[in-house]
Amino acid sequence: MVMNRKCILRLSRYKNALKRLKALGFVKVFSGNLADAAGVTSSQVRKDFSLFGITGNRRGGYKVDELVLRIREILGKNEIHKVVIIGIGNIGNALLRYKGFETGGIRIVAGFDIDPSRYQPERPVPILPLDEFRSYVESNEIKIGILAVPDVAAHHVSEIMIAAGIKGILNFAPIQLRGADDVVISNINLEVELENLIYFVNVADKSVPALVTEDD
Amino acid sequence: MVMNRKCILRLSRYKNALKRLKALGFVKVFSGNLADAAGVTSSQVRKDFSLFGITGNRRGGYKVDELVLRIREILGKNEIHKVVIIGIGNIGNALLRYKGFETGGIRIVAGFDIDPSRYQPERPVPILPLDEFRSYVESNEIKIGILAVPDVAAHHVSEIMIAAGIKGILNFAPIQLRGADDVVISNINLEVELENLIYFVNVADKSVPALVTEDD
DNA sequence: TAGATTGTTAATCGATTAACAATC
DNA sequence: TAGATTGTTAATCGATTAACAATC
Repeated sequence: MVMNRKCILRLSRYKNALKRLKALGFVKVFSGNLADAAGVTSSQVRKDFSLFGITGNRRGGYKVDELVLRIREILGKNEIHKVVIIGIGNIGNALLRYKGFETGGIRIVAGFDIDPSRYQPERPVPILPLDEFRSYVESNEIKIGILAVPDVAAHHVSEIMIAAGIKGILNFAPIQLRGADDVVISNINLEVELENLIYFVNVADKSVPALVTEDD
Repeated sequence: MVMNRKCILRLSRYKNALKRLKALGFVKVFSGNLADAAGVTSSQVRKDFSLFGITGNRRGGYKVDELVLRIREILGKNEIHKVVIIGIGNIGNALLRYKGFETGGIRIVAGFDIDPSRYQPERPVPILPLDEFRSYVESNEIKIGILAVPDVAAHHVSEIMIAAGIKGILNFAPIQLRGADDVVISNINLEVELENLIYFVNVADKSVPALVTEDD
């Protein structure tokens, strides 16, 4: 019963790999096929599946459609999860307009800001005053929020979010947020990501044998 | 000599923690102080440091200023690394205008797109035709690029980047890029991050004892 | 010196991989 | 059935933590 972040990340990857395999005409797959497509080992695939109680057919592998459905179910992609954004600056605005989500699962429903010049209450995805955040979140039962305010405001705003009942925060502010025990926080830090790239590019540059390609 | 992505990630975190400690008036720190500030164990701190040949003073700990300088040096933050962006849509444009970088290390110097309506060659950070990408990258010796084009174009554009000599790619397209052996690729997938949050929020919701707060 | 902290080695922990019996 | 693949247990690998001798 050990399913950590990495494990769920792989589940997302399997789902995407299966989509590609299906497009290629696969109706059923063996753990080896999926492993190749997702860039892991077949043991890993079977281990992950057994962790989630996903079973296949000995000798017959897994039916693609069933598998996709089961994974989507585990990831909660068969319901709709409403997501709000706080901080409609460059990044927040870009995310508000982002069209890249695969069908199902995620819908960005509103943005919030303290700057009145940014309010746009009439848009299909409205931009509302931060003051209205709590009542909106409560009456719409929002559980997930994206935090995209400047770093100085980040900690304060995260407290507002948690107080309003938000249980999952995707944080774009360059600040290490630490939340309450029942709140999940993922941090995306652009600068840290670039620092990483720079480091490994430099290493590869200096000492020749350094082929790195990573994720998570 | 095992320094992986996680290790470098922690180095960035130490640097940020040290900045906070310095603001609090610390002149020197013990591994325990830094560990607390960065949310790791003191063993981890000392192990990481020994990996990079960072030494302190037995009994006296580490001098904050020296330590910051040394870490910045390892992360390459004492030189300037020029970064380009390909794909000036919502996300690309936001990143082009992003002001959140700490001083030093990273400078976004140009954007590229195929859409002529987006060209802005006269701006301080110009937006140029994709056709000019290769010559720009070669003559300016750019090594790092951010990829922010729609998914259908991502693979093709990544090949253009690599052909031009880019060695590190920060990929925002929801596609698992796999590069050449001497090219480092980091993928940031907004949907996958949200899927993760949704999963753990749901788990926490159903079975009470699930306090998760993660990064990397 | 006595005491506290580093630097490093050994122990532990967890995650990945390999192996193989069960079985379709 | 014979052969191939799953599901799961055992072995391996790597990363984190604990412990402790060196030493300031």
